[in-house]
Amino acid sequence: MQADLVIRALGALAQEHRLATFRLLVQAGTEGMAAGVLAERLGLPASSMSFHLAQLSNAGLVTQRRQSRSIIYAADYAAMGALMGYLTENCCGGASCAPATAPTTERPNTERNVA
Amino acid sequence: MQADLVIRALGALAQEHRLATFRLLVQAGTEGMAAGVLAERLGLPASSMSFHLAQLSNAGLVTQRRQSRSIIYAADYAAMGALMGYLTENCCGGASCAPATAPTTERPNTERNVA
DNA sequence: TCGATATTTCTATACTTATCGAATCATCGG
DNA sequence: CCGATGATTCGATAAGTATAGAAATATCGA
Repeated sequence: MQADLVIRALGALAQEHRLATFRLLVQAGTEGMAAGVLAERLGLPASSMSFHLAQLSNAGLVTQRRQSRSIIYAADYAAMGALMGYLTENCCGGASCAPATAPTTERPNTERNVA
Repeated sequence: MQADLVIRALGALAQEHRLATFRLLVQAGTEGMAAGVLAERLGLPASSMSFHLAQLSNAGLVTQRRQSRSIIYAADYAAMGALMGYLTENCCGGASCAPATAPTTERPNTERNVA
């Protein structure tokens, strides 16, 4: 992952609503969530939600697919993994940076996410 | 690490010069580097460098200490580790996000970093 | 085809960030 | 104490980001 993409990814996550959006998508798993559902969960107007989703998409952190009228967004785990890899290799001195905590979050994957 | 700090940390790293700065500091190790040396390495005017260092400091990613006329900045590995921990727990689904690559960078720690 | 639904694009506005010269502050050597 | 050095703060300006209503686009059900 090259520096430019890393910067866009970091910038995409460096915003309250977008970080919350991405966390929801990570929880939602590969099924993803529709833009409208995300907007409702976050209490954002549709146009604002769309703006933020575009930023995440531009940074390569989410994928999108149309399903009927909805557009379903899903977290791109590979991209996030690449970002983590970059940070681990370039921004973490020796081993001191590898977090001791193992990932505990699980992702449901079964939810009505299309309106 | 709470969301607000995470956002500030991500925002601090989401900028070309600051990411480069932080990488240099990580390489420099606990000895750190003086603001002037960083500015020279990055080809930035002193005031710009100071601005970026303030951002990194505000995000808690670097520490500073005065040594004679110089101010020495150093990467705060614990803060970076906490950031990685947050991302791992909140932004990485199952295990798919843990990067396979082990950190290979070593940090010299022995350099003339005070002018 | 028409109306309803889901989402994006457009437009305007407010806010935040980046840049960098000039002025200011702190420290040192003599 | 003074000049020189290293760094920050100030101030102005340019550029980018966030917000959200209104208009436009796409899809569906009847």
